[in-house]
Amino acid sequence: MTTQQQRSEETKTHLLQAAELSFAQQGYDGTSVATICRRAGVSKGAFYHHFESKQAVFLELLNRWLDNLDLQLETMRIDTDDIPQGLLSMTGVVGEVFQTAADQLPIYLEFWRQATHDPQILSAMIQPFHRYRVFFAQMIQDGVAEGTLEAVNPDSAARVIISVAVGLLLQGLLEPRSTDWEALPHESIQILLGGLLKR
Amino acid sequence: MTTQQQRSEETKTHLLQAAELSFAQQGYDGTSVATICRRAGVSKGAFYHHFESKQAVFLELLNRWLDNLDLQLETMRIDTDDIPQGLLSMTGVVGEVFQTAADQLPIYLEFWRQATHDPQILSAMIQPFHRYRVFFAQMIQDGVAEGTLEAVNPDSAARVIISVAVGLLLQGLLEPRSTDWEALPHESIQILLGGLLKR
Amino acid sequence: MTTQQQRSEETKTHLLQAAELSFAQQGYDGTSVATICRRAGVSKGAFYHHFESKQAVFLELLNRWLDNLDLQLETMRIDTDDIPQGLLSMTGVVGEVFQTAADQLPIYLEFWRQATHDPQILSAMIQPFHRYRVFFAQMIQDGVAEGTLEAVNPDSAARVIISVAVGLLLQGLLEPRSTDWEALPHESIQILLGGLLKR
Amino acid sequence: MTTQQQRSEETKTHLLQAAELSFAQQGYDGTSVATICRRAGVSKGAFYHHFESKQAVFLELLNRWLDNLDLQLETMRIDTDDIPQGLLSMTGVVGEVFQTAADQLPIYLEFWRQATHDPQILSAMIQPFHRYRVFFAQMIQDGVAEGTLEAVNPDSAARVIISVAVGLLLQGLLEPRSTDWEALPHESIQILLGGLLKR
DNA sequence: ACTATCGGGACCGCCCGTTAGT
DNA sequence: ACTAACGGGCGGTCCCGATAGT
Repeated sequence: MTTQQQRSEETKTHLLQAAELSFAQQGYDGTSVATICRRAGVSKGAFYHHFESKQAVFLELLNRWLDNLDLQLETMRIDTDDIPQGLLSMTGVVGEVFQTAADQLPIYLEFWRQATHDPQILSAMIQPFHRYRVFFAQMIQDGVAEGTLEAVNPDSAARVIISVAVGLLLQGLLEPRSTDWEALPHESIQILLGGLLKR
Repeated sequence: MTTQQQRSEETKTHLLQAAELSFAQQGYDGTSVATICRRAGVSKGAFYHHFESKQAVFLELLNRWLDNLDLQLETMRIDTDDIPQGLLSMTGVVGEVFQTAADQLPIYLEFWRQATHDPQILSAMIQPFHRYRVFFAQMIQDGVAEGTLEAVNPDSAARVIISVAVGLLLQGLLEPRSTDWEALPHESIQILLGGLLKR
Repeated sequence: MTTQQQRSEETKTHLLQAAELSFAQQGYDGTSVATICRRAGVSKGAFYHHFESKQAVFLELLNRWLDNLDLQLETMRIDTDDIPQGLLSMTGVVGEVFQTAADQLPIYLEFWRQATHDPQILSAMIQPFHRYRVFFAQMIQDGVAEGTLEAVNPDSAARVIISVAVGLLLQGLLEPRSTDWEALPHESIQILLGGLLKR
Repeated sequence: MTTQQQRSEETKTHLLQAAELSFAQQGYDGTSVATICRRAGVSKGAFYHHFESKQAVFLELLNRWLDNLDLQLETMRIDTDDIPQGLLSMTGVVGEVFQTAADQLPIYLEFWRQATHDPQILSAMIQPFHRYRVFFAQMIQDGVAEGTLEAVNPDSAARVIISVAVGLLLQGLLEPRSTDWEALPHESIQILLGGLLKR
């Protein structure tokens, strides 16, 4: 029963988890490979057996996160007969993330930051973001078609939705305890849906 | 007279500019003191004559940026008799920033990132953000009072506005050339004002 | 039958060839065991199954080269009734080597270098060199006896002959394409035979 | 009194001497920067202040050696009215080197070896060697003109002379105590001058 | 016979900050 | 006010070899 292979994957998982935590807590540059290894309880030899470089772990973490995002989007897409309702239901997921993975949140900032310096990471991030924009733009368009949404520019509206998500996340990073970050996404989307202007 | 003092001031300015550019291009950790000095055309001794440490330059840059933020906020506050119009006019400033200081933009990410690790920087950043939230919340409230805005939660709405600003900025960092980043803020606020739901 | 043994032998040969090439191209220290294995298309376990250490492969390559040297010496010894003619005919072999194994030539430098640091390799190299010196000294002595050569010190003359061979090889290593390295040995021995002084 | 500058150059000299000895004794790859620093009694900071890299020290040592060679050649060139006598008198210098700098000799092997791997070192070595060839070829030509030397191909003869020098040096490296390496160069050139063939 | 996994260690390069000196 | 020289130390990468497993 492939005890070998199992242990190998366990080691890799430990390394990835250790890296994720360290990156989140101390940042990419503030985390040394030695620290990751210590945290994972393995040697540097093991590290460089599983990953080509420190950057490679980072990229793998990024890709896993992006894959996960895609997965969540896919599951959401299913039952969205009423577009506005669909948008609102998505916010529940975001809220959960804030609570569940509060420790790992700062790593997203790392992703973004590294993307502005490292072309490889940049291209890895741009593509999924493009997909999200297309995804939301499609939702908007569907909403317009079914008559529940205003005839806004779908692409711009998609950007606004993403902006709200990203912006809330960043604000949450600065003051994790200043508000009810679980409810805020829902409320924000409601505001966005209803608009600020008095009808 | 005091040519001495002038030269000294110039050196400090050169160092600050060099640091700002380097931080923006290569990040805080990716920038070495030696690099900053090389860029400023002075020796390391000069650097440590003007600043206590690498962190000190960073903090000074942060403070200058925050001071500037407050300044901008003050100038905006002036003529806002029509709240919705006031919000829209502000977007012009944001658009300009995108164009004028496109090179320095990534340094905001640095600020944000360091804030999550360094309490000193965190507290330095939180305060102005508070002011911004209060400022926008007040605007919303005024708008509600004057009857031009819906009766939304002012604080949440303020967060949404800031989210849109921050979120657009971050997206602009990833793809500086994918859209007209000067016009997008205006369009986004318009969407936010009008809402997505069909009336 | 013994297909097992055959495969094993093939693996070892592949490793030796890979090592020889790598040592020649990147030097002993510049070559990692991993590189050799990659080149041979096997794993590191296979390497350490066939050889005790990296040094062991090196020693084996050295011994094979030395064995080959002795072999060549033996074949040369055959028909040397006319000593000067014999010396000249030998140069053909040297010229061939330059052409045939041009890629492997730098490994001789490795042998020499390691010999100055490793007593084991030193003693392995000194012995055949002794044999070469004795061989050439004997030739000189025979030539003097048969009246074709001047009455020079046979041992010194042998050293000179070897020096010319080694010296040409080293020069050839630096500039493989600057001269006709196949013809030069012949010409050099002719000069050595005839002398520089005007008779 | 520039105590500062003096100490700086002393430090650099110490580093160069330490490097030369270490390279000679343990080879280029076998010598760590830390070892050099320890030997020179300075820190790594000092090392990398004076040299860009480990390779840079090596290159500087090489260049100094080559410069020195050129210098010696130049001083020899002066009083060579009788070419054969001039050649013979040069051997004295070679003999001295064998004795004086016996410890540093293996570094020449390092030079040569690195030259086959590193293009920068290669080109640094080829040029002076070219000069030596031209120098000796000129001597031969002069000798032919003045009627003291045979009408041999000057370039080939120059290569032979260099070969003898290099070849003897290499043999001396293997067996420092097997012969009188001070007298051998002289004797070798005499053999080369007189030739082996019975007149 | 051969592989995959892993341990422990070393090395180069760099970096931050200090100090002696000008 | 500013320079050059330097100390001490860390960080990523790689490397040799051993071991467990197939």
